[in-house]
Amino acid sequence: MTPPRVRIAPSPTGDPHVGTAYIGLFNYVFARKHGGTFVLRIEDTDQARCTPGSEQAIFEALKWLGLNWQEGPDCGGDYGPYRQSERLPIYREHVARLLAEGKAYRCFATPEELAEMRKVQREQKLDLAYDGRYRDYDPKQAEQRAAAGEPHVVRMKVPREPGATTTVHDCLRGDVTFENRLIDDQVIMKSDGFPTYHLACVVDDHLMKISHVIRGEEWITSTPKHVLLYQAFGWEAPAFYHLGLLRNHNKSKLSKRKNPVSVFHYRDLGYLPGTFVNFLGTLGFSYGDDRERFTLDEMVERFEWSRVSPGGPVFDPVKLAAFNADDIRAMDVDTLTSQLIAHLYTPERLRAIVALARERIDLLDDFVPYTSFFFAGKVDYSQVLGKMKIKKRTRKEVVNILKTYIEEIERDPAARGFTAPELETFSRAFCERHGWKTREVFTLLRLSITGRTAAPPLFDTMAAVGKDRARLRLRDAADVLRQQPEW
RNA sequence: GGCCCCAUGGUCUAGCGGUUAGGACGUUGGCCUCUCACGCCAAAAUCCCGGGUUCAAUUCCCGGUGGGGUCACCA
Repeated sequence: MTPPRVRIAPSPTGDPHVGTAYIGLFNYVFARKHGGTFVLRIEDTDQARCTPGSEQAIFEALKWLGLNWQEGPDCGGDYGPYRQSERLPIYREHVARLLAEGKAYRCFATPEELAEMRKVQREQKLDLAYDGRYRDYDPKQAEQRAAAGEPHVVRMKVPREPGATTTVHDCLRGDVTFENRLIDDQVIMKSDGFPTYHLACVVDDHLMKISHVIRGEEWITSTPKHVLLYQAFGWEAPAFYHLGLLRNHNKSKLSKRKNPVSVFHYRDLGYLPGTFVNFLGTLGFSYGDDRERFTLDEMVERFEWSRVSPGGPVFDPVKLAAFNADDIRAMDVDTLTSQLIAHLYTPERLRAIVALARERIDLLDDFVPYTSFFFAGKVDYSQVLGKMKIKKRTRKEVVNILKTYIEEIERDPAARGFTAPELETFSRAFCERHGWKTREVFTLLRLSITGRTAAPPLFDTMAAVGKDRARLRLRDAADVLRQQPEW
């Protein structure tokens, strides 16, 4: 086989996701197995959702796991740029070509108009779909309106011959056929001039000579649109492999509601990177020989698509922890000692904690017990549960305010850095917004984060505890409270 | 709801027509042991259901059921 070119194409919209690592792993392993190339492309075409710093975070997460790429925005390559926001002229050129050939058309329907259309369709219990209201609009007139600066999108013109179908060959699942009448005239260029995923992905995969598209099952229903785009351009489509989606315990798609999904959570709480990739590798792939512990190199050596199953596996953190425990036991004491020092006692982190502890310890020996909660994963709430009963607030209200806090702090870009000033600004605004006294919320935060009534200043403490550990505890505290009897 | 994907213990999986259905996590019981942990041993599966095909189906085909995904100017 000629050396494959594969890619991972994450969106820099938040913390690096476990699912990205999972798909990245399979791409990486497949490329290496066949001496191919693993490309990293950043899909930052949604200006509203991209957050600063998350591109860097993706680099960090993949490197931590050892999933190294040969071409990407940081290291370049022959097919760059590797950031979609830097490829806008390329997309415009390709859209212009489709427009000129009548394979796409401009649509002037406003978002409100389309929302109204869907509302009517819903009421009449029709299929939700774009009704093609601009599909046959006079191109000359459309060009005039566009030239005059009227906002609009560009849609692909899906072939509508009666009975027409589009077949996607999935190498893991076989042929999957879709009726064209059920495929929307998808928007390929948004009114802000940015391409949508569908267009950008097809154009880039072609131009970057991607031979195998290995991605999550969530994409399988949009693959016919991609196939149609390849046909419209007259290009050969790559081979498609849709892997099952990682699931929560209730089988729904892995989500932060139910599980920590940031790769950094696992890194910062002391999971070993080799263990983590090994665990991801056991989901969907099987080594055979009743063996499930293997290194990345061993997985590469053994990898074959016939060893990959298409079902969506449940991501079980308990089993992951058991793997980690095994690997810790297997380390000699010296290695483990240095790993522990590197993980817990980095000079910067230790210094930050010492600064907070100095005025509160009398003997050097007081340090460890006083600061234990900075290092633990979860903390014990049994001693402080009573203190979480905020006067005039029901248990449910307390649980909800904690949950809301978690949700909002994850979403707020201003709190991304998780520094003390950011946290304070965010938290004060949060109290204001929800009509809670700072005293009430700050108490809850302190108890949840530290498991104690007395601790160093809250926001410095939160910052030193770290984002993922803090999030874990807030969620855990909310869970513990939820299971308490009403007060 | 339409379309699409998937289906071996609670979970991850081995199996590729004939097996006492194997391993791992978890659970339960036991052993080891100054405690705990580790370690060791053991227990638990209508192979989703119903039809076919076949001398023979967990394995192949069809239908059902169940679960999931997707139906945006998000990816």
